[in-house]
Amino acid sequence: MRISSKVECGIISLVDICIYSNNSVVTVINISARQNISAKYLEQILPQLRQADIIRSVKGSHGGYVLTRPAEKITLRDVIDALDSTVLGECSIREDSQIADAISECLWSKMTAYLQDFTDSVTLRDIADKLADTAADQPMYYI
Amino acid sequence: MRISSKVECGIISLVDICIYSNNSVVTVINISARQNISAKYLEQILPQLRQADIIRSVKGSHGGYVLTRPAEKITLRDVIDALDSTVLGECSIREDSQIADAISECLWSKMTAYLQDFTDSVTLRDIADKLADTAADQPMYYI
DNA sequence: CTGTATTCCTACTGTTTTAATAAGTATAGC
DNA sequence: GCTATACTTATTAAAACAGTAGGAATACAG
Repeated sequence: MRISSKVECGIISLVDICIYSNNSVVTVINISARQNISAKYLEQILPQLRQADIIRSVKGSHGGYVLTRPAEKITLRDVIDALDSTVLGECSIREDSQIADAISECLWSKMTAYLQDFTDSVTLRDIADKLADTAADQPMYYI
Repeated sequence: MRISSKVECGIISLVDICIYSNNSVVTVINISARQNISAKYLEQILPQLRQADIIRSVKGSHGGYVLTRPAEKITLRDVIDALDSTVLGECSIREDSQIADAISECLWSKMTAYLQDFTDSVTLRDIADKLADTAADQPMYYI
């Protein structure tokens, strides 16, 4: 399925914040450098996540972002809805069409409902854990 | 989820052909009139469905379209793939990102797999049947 | 109280995708 | 040969997307 760059970058940013905030905030510059995403682009995405109450910002020098709640309480649905309401929303376009209505009932509604449920069941913690597993498979070597 | 007008019009056209082909072919003009879709637009969509071996065309006067096989053998996945390969395809954009890989594994891959399976399980017959049910609920009155 | 590091806001721009239209060609029945 | 149809290719207008730019607001440090 087609996912916008904005949604993908948004999720990546949140996972980055989750991993790298050790009792302190994470800045746009940090995320940008680590994840190779334009800082100006992030400056457009992160405020949307703040408005959706997924992250909290600290302004001024030594400012940055932190998650508003534990990673296991932030679902991917929260994030996707905040950044692109069309992904999990309705989809039929034609009106006044009985056939379109039938397609909607047999197909789109069920697909949308599944996507909503599924994204509700996956949290930022799941992504972070998967990442830790992968890292364990490819261990770092120290000199 | 976002579905293109092309996919929706394509499915509507096929259901129309399924319903209205009584041992004969259905023309673009017929579909256009019944479904309120521009004939010129349909002329762009139907050839794609023919190339995907979902419908067969008869050229010349008295020409038109018919399904290549029974409606219960045409899945919605066949149709969606024929008209828009991005709907059921891969979705991650960022490369060289461990986090993007983890998101893909935890989220996109599973979602895509579900959508493929589900659309594989729904056929044109299902839509046509649902339509017949709805019509029965709202009976026509004859004078 | 000034400098600096940061978030925040709004607008802009170039590219791609989408939706639809247009014009004309090819085919086959009558 | 006329007509009704499918077929092909090109074009256009609008919208969405991805990313950029400039500067305002904020708060900490010295």
